[in-house]
Amino acid sequence: MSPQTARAEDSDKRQAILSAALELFVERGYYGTAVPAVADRAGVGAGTIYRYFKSKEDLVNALYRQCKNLLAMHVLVGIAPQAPPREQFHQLWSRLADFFRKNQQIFSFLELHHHVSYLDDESRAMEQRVLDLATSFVARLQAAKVVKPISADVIMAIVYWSFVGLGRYAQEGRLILSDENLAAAEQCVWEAIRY
Amino acid sequence: MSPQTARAEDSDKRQAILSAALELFVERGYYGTAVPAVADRAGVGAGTIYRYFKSKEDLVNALYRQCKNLLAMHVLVGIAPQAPPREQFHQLWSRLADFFRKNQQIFSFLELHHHVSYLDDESRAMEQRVLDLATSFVARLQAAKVVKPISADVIMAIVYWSFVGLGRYAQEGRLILSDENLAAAEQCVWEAIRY
DNA sequence: GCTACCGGAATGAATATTCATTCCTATCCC
DNA sequence: GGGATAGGAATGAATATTCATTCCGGTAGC
Repeated sequence: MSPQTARAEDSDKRQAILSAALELFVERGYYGTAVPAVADRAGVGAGTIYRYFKSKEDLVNALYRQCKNLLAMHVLVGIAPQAPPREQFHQLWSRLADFFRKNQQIFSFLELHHHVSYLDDESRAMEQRVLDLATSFVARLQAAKVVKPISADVIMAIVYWSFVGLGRYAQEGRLILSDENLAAAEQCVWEAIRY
Repeated sequence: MSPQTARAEDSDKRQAILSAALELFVERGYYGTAVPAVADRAGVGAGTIYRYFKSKEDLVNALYRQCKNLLAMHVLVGIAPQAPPREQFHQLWSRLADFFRKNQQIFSFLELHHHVSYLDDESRAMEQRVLDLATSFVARLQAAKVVKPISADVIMAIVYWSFVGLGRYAQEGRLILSDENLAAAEQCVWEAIRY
């Protein structure tokens, strides 16, 4: 058995609770999900949740931060900065697609729900950091004159939310996120932003 | 007083309830909003709501359909089909922006919340009709070889959800939906989809 | 005064959270 | 090693709150 088995952050139960909460929040939203239902799906007693999280709100914030961090790490960290710009964009797009395929629930929890009314300061701060990271990525490409010299936030909205829209339509069954569709969309979005 | 004052569809109280529900659903979502809170904000008794709507679910569906219809009418109906394609696209984009400016709450109710768990068949059918209308608009431009010959749903996701992203960032205060930003985004998105 | 509508307290179901109890495991004494 | 024991972890029934919906007494228009 590993030492310090009791570190709260990676306890099995804690993670089981987070996973169960993710599933249910995706299906019915935060307010639509009862805490005992989370406990049931996680296979723990209702009281156990409160050993790991101060409250339902604390739980949703912990989940939000874990998911946001996972997405940011997966998509933004480690894109080769010396690669040709088009290739950097391709990497970005592929990572988004890859993350979506592997973590549909996380993606839809993060982007298809409105979280403003229960996110705490720490969660908002983390969101800010992630957006700042993305902004600096865009700014670098703009400085190299390969992306249009308009507001970086406009660029980000177009790139990221185009993808969110694709993901949403895919989840609704309106389209298939095939390689073909993904490649076509990638080329469209690239043409949207290139200088 | 107008004849047939009792027609349910356009009673003042009914509309007050719908408006109050819109505000609260935008702030806290459907499950996060208590029916008596809607009554308070509408300035009516809690019981009165049930004179106009069978249930909370009936209320949210009526609201959804009214909003979706308003958006579709405002954005899609009456774009001059004989105008040059770039001009048609400009009209579409301007109408989106105009609708957003005048009806931020409606826009954010429709697009920033996850409605799947409580929408009824009629609401889903209306959504389908609106999407079909949009698809046929895209298909017409594709047939004229002015828009890329890829899946119409991919085109729609890029155009519409880019705008949704802009709206969201604007609401979060990350950017201002100035004429300048709107025009820049419009040009980007046009370049994304043009053949 | 009669009718139609309205308000908002009342109701019962559902919910988040607590807490008394049980269970498990690691330690210690023999 | 084995049995006793302590202490943290887990439980789920109980509690206090909140909610959707109902219902009945009031009231405005005729």
